[in-house]
Amino acid sequence: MEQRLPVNGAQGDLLRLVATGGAESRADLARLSGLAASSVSLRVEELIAAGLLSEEGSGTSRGGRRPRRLRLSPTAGVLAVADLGANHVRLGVLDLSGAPLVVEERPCAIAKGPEATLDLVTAAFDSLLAAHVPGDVPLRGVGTGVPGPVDPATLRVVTPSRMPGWNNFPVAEHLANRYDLPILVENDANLMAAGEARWWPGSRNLMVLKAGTGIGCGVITDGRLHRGRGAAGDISHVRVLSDSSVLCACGHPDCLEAYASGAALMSALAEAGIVVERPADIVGLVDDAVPSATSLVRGAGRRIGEVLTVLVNFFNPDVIAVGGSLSAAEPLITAIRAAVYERCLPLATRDLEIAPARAGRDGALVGAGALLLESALAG
Amino acid sequence: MEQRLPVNGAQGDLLRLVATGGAESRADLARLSGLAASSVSLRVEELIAAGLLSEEGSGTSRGGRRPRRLRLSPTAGVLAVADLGANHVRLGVLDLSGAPLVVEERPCAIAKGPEATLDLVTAAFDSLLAAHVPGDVPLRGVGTGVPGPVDPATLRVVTPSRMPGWNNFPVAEHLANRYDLPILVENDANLMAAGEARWWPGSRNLMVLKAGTGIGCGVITDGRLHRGRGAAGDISHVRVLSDSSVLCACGHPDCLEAYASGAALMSALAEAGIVVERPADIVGLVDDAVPSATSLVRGAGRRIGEVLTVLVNFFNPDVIAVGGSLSAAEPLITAIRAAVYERCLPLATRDLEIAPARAGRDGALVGAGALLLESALAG
DNA sequence: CCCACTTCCTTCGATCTCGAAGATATGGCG
DNA sequence: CGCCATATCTTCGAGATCGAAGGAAGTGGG
Repeated sequence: MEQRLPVNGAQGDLLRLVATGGAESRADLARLSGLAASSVSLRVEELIAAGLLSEEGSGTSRGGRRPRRLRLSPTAGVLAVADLGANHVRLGVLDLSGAPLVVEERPCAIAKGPEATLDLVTAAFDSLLAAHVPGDVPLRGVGTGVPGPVDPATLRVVTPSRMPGWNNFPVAEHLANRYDLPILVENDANLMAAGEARWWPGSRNLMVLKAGTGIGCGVITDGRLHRGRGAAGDISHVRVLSDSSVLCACGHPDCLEAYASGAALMSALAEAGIVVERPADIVGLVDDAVPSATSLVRGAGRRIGEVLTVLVNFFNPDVIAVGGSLSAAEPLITAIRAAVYERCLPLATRDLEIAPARAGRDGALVGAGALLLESALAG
Repeated sequence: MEQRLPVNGAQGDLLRLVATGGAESRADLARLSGLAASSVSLRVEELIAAGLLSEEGSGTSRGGRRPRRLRLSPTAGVLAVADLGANHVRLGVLDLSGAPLVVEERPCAIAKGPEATLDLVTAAFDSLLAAHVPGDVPLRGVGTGVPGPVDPATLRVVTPSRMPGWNNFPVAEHLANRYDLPILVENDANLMAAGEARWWPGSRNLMVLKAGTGIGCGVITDGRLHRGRGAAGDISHVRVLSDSSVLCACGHPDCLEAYASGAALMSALAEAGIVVERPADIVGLVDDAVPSATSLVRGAGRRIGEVLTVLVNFFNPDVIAVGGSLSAAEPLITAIRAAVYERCLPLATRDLEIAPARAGRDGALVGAGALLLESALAG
């Protein structure tokens, strides 16, 4: 069995509250955990003795004695996380709170297959850890995001569309052979959703849309990642209304992905004589007010928005956060908003916020950290 | 504050486990609750002393000493629940486990407005309780389902389409004036989902479709009812693909409801010269192999199935249970299955079960009982 | 400056919960 | 029928948790 953090249940709750930024003092912990103040003090002493928490000066008074501020100890440990894309991998070392200590991006063709890719990732982890983490700070967990569906029961990649050689590959087991630690393997959009959730603390139900080369979606219900049977959140193969008929790689006509994904926009632009390398380049064209690019992006947003109308009525989220490399294109989110507000029930949209993702480029890495912390704390 | 059951947290967990049928003995309780066997025995003694549990003979041996079977005490209390429909109300008295002690249906036009309707309901409750419940058995909660959206924050009906005079009416407050007890007001499809959930104990994520006069849908995520902001589960105003264009009462064209609801089928049949009184009558026509009825029902199923494809990919449920008065028409569910399996991702459908609802006609009442038990146990 | 008031945190005895050990009851097997 | 394996339930001391009380450290108002 992999090594978890040396904490019992109550200690874990407290550590989680400090790590996720909910609590900064013993008094905060008592309020948020529901435990008695005396019990909190006892557990905190133990956590400090174990080197997981440390006291660091005092906070600001709220009208009485100043609290003694609690922080994760710098030596509590780190997490190594990666987010695999089609052509690049983003790697990071986080502290247990999920805050990135160092992040880098390396070229990495996922099509080279799982073994080569994962070897590159673990080698990169090793060099990052050696260069940026003191020897007395332990590694507490390892995780990676993949651009395809992951079976939550086996942590294998299943029927991915753009990952030749990965189908049914036991990613988690492969990593577990190198690290005797909690291992996380998760779909990239789901990681993004988990990361984004921290930025919307008042919202229990989120949809996080990832608009990049493909179209992904992660779902947070009641504050927790919704996995379903492993495929939850897929919206790219939904049928959209269309005059003409385009066949998608999945074998069905008129999938959303065939009209509104970054890949689809790139080929549409190519037909118009404009060749770009990556979906992110489309944002530049839109910023430069290239009419065909703007029009295409707006059309993609409208189509995505039409699909979202169904889901908004059904799922009734508090927030739709739009991320991914295309999300920086202003017309995309505007068109999504227009479609959703026009077609959805007033009751479903009255408090709905449709906004750019707040977590930034490292959202998926932060999400991996958040989920790994749970694994490391779970009994 | 309304009176709750006189139990503390641990006692409540144990009582819930017995009430929902998960546990029948102290040993079961110890296994399922995670508490120590000794603690379970203590709490059970208290619950028996309080008259909430009773010991009733012994169960079957599993290779050792026979367990002493635990049951809800017959004097533990009852719940009064109702399910308002357009023209009828279904009323019942349940024990705390949600098992119906008596159920009856009365004509009741919801269009007469909230005060008249609720007065009828409370009068019916009073007579049912007087006739079927001994005086020493206390009423522990009151709940009703309504055929429209309910704001979970205020327990008011909001923007209902077929309930004139009900908009923003404080249903819960009105009932609370008569009963100093936990009060439940919930959408009827949501109640059906809560009731159905008990019949699929291994499934954490369910969609429950109610095909009757309208089309409703209740969602269970991770075993709990998903309310969103109050409108969750609405699928009746999703746009469907169509050659012609039909305007829905909501003001948008081509809503699912305008094609596939019982009301829509009835008016389509009327145009074909076949006049029926209630959606349930359509089932009889289908059973008698009236071609136009069968064809219409099959078309409705296909349209519903097409909408469900989007939701299955997104939500990835374990089960879609189909209930409501139309669900007895075999072609409906067959057509739904065909559409979903044809268009959804294999990953999303590989373990998906699409089946008739198991809870039967009293599903909504049982669901109300399940939710009321939670309210009565919650701190 | 003094004093009332708030907040933070710890001390301490009462209470709750746990786990090990034992008492009780049963089925299976020779 | 007697014995053992198994399961159920209770007893009891050890340890965890709690709430009340109080000490510590600040704020703010006369």
